[in-house]
Amino acid sequence: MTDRSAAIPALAEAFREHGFEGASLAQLCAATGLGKGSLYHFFPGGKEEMAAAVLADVDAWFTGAIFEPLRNAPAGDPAAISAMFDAVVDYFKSGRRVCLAGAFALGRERDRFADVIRGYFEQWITSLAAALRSGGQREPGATAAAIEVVAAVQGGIVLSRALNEPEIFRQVIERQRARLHA
Amino acid sequence: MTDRSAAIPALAEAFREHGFEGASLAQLCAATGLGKGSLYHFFPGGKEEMAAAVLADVDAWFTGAIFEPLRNAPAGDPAAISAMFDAVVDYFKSGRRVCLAGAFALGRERDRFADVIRGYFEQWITSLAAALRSGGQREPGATAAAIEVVAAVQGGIVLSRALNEPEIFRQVIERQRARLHA
DNA sequence: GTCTATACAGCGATAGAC
DNA sequence: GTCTATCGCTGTATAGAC
Repeated sequence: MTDRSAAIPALAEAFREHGFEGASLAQLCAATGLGKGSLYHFFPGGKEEMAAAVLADVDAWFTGAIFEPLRNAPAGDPAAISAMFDAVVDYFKSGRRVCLAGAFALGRERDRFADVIRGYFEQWITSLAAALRSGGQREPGATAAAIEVVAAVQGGIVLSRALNEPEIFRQVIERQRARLHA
Repeated sequence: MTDRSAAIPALAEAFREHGFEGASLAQLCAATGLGKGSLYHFFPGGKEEMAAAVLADVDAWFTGAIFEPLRNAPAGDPAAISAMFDAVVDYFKSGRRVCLAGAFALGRERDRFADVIRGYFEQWITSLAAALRSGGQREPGATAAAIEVVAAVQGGIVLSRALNEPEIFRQVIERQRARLHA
């Protein structure tokens, strides 16, 4: 392993599974296949720097795969919004995979990473609202609808995990998709 | 302090703030005003028994204040559903207060307390669906709508905490309330 | 029932050999 | 860069005096 970026996906999955406090360095070593020495070589700031790098990576992925396409959606073309729903179902594995920013928002980690977490959700809401305006919706309805969709995604993850029924997540998502296309 | 029930509200708040893993015994002592000896006297099973007692207490409160009223809603009377929304906004303090079952569902605690967590959300969905049927809705639409509402509550908490804007929670809730009354 | 003292494991983090 | 060894601390949990 030559650079720290190669370790980030494994770190991300470990933080998603155990949370920030729950993910011990031993688990992070096991997940990445690196020793503590290597981990601290790549992330001198320790766990906090690892989590910050993971959050930045998540944010970058969403920006490229979801937020930018939404912002660049051609007027009158609902494809970008539909693609967002597809990408979300895929990324969160029908609710089996936790949203890191959402999980952090519920815990003490919220204060530590407040700016990134807020930025992530603000970007999501504003870019989706922009796509809705491209589709003909006016403000403030577009932003209100975007907020509802993003909340539904987060709530869908919570609910499908609580009930252990991934189908619930798909159901919640499809309901939102149908509503936006109506 | 003569019985353990008096300690439960303080324990609940501590678990809500720090999560299960994040809440240390020192913090739980500080929150309750009890020493470790007393805490272990009331909860010989340690943290796990404390969290289980808190979850049972939460479940009992929701059953009495929300689930039962929904199930007993008179046909054609939307008051019970509207009361649920009011109670939810109040209980979760406009999204500032975390839902314990929801937060646990996102973390490792989900496996440990799977039955209570699932029961909590199942009760919520089925009793709200019953109230919607009393209002004239048919299945499967009633259950689907109930799922959407419960997901919106959970997502609203996540989102309003992430953005640090309690008004977002109220907005998400009011949108659901308006939709059900439409 | 409540306290203090303590056991012992695991934590995050560092040092230094290679 | 990667490892092992180790530090100092805090974690949960227990024992026993009062």
